[in-house]
Amino acid sequence: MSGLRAKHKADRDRRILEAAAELFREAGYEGAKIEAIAAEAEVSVGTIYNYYQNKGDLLVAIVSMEVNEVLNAGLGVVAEPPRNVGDALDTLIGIYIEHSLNYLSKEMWRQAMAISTQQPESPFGRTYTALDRTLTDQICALIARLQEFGLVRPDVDGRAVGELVFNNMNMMFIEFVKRDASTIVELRGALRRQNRVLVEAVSKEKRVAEP
Amino acid sequence: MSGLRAKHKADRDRRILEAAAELFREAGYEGAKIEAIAAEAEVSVGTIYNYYQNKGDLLVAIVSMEVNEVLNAGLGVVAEPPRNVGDALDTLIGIYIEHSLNYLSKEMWRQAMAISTQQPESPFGRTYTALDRTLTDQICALIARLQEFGLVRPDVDGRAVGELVFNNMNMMFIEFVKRDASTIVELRGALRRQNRVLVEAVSKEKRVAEP
DNA sequence: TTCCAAAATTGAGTCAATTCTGATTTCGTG
DNA sequence: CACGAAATCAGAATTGACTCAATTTTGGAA
Repeated sequence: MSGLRAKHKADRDRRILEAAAELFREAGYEGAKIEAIAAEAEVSVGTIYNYYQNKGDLLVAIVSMEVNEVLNAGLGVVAEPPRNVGDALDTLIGIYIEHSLNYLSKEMWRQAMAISTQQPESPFGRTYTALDRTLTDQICALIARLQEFGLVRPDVDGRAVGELVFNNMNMMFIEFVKRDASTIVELRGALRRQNRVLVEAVSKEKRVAEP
Repeated sequence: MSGLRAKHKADRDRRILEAAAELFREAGYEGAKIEAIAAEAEVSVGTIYNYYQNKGDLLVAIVSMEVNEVLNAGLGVVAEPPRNVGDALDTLIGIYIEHSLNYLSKEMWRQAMAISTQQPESPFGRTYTALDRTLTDQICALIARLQEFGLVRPDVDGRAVGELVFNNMNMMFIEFVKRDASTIVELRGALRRQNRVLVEAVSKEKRVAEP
């Protein structure tokens, strides 16, 4: 057995993560020095690098927790969506966006996104890309669900719609975190406006007749 | 007047930029050391920092040149687009994408994008965001033009469509540069498929009747 | 209990970007 | 031509992420 060893490992891991989260929040990503995180976690610098490949990995671990929470909340909407395409999309997107700043500041998001593009092959990068993928899948699942309910025309390419919605949302979210001044309310308004075009295109009742 | 002084300044600037472009291409962004760029440009390290705030700024300047070229090429398409919504979009997007790797490697794109998210307030970041904005505007202009020709229904929100198209394209482009294995052909194919949904929604002849 | 190989931790050292310094050069102007 | 402001120079100092050889700890076998 290696019960004790595993427990110590988990303890240290948790301490490191907590220290990192705290310092990232207080001092920002750049401002949080590895030495400071190590000191806070009562661990040496080397140990941190034993657990995480680099500073970015630490951040990703935190982002992951946040996104997984959001994904989980989204499950409910997919299972029982509002019976209207526009509202359904708005509700799901609302969950994503409203929760986005719970644990992460805009600056942390910026860093996380930047690192994931910069190092797509690092553990961080892979994790982040996988999360994006899962979010896309969830939106696609919602579209499919709406098709089941007969709210979305059966002949539309649901996958394409889901990807469009996610990619647009993600890009708008990036712009949102890039500007400190922009607000969640503005972001959601802009997304609603953009999505309206799509909603009208795929909603069943809006069409006069099938080709 | 300060003719000579300005000329020398421009000369130095050009030398720095050329040196940076060459070394970025040869050694990659990380591999290109500032000292090496300074040596190649026959300038001191301090002078580089006199012209550019940081290494990233150098890269952005290069990206700018590339994007401006692409924007210029796009003007022609907007002025005289194919008389079919799908083809028009495909042609404009084709210009953007086919030229994208002329001077910049995927790695350089990754760095540039990462830096622009990381430091949205730096000169680099601002420039990059402005370029994105201009690209969006160009796509919107194309949509508007197609509306003039009666190819796009006059009641659709052209701005929203343009933004959707650009944001989706940009996000797909990010994924494209993140994966070394993915090809331009694949990217264009995926974009065509995604855009088809939109094209059908906004094209005039597809609608049976107005509400 | 004692001892060992493997696993984990340590922290001083390396590397490269960025900043800083004080001296020197360069134009434009009076 | 001489002067001064602005740029440039060379390179030393700083900073902070990351590495790695040496040391310590651990779990279990004898």
